Amino acid sequence: MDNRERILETALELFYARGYDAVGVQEIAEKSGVTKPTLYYYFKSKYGLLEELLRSRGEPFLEALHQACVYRGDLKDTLCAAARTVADFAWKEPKFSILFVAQYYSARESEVYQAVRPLVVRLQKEIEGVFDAAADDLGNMHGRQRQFSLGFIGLVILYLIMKHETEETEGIAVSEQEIEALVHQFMHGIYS
Amino acid sequence: MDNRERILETALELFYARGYDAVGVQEIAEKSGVTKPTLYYYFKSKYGLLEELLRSRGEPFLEALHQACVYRGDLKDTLCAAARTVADFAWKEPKFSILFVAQYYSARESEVYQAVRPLVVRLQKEIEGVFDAAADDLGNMHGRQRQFSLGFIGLVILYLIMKHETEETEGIAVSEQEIEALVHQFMHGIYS
DNA sequence: CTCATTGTATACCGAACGGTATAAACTGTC
DNA sequence: GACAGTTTATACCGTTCGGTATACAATGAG
Repeated sequence: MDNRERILETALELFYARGYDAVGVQEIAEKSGVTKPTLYYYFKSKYGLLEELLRSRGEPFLEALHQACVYRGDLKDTLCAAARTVADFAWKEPKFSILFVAQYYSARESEVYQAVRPLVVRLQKEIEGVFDAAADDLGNMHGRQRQFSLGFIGLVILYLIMKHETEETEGIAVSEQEIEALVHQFMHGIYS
Repeated sequence: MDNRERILETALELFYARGYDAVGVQEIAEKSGVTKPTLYYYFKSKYGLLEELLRSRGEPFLEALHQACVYRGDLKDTLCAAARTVADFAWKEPKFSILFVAQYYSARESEVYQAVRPLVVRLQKEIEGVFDAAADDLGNMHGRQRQFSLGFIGLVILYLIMKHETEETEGIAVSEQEIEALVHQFMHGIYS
């Protein structure tokens, strides 16, 4: 692993554990086994490092989610596929996932929230797209697609956090049945 | 309003908007119309200010929640009462509520999380107590009270955030029907 | 009037912050 | 072996951070 990647990995570790603001550039560099100028050679600023971290880790996820969110004629199936993608990613990248959630819920005017903004927007667009495409199934949603997608995202996130809190293991494993139960619960709430 | 209260109010405002770490003591003092030594006269440190903010605002809420969580023979009723209490508080203290959520999901080793820890623990204890008391209704929960309570708390929080995102208004108003629908959805998921 | 307590302001501290100027090693190419 | 581009280290910058020593008003009690 080269220095650039090592810096990103260290930053993820530290941001995950203590948060962006509480971690100094100095410490990231030291724990990566490099000096500050090396860090600034690869990333133009501390904020740039965060952006690149979110971008590089988030891109594969959003790519996979985009595939999963192609509407295949059934809302439940599509939502299951989306949830499946999220769960898989959370299993592979637990620390990044938790970091993402923390920043998702952070203060709106903070740097950290500004940094996740692009990911959040794309994530919401994907899910909203599913509800738009499912208009025939669901009937008139009275423009509540946004509300539904926010709720769905929140529910999936909540489930992952719960898992992360409860499980002894490091990763977050979610079975197919759990995914289906989650989506079923969500849809039942919507239909009623 | 005296200086002490004004400092707390200003801190809440700023922490809510930009987060604890990103806000300096200097700014809190200036925006409160006092100088730094005055702030340190009332609170022994920046962290102490945060603790006092959480304590003073959180205490009334936990007190009300404790009343609501007295088991009255029916799980649904009790959960509705608890959700009602949360919703009422979120209506009265929207900024504090959002700040609480942000810190609830923040990095586990961060100062902010350490500071909300006491509130989180008491909140969870209250809800867990409901599920414990409802063992007769629910049957054997196989020690999943903790998981249920985490899920319930998360769901209520999620609902509030969703409201806060969606509504144009500042406060978060939740009708009785919405509360009941939320609890019903949660319990349906549990029973199935 | 005196005196202790509460409350506020001026001015300052050392440390840590994010960030950089400069230059020396490396690396592969010709 | 000279050269260009990449990568790293030393040493430093100005600023802001959380926090404080000191002194001066205000206040009410005796």
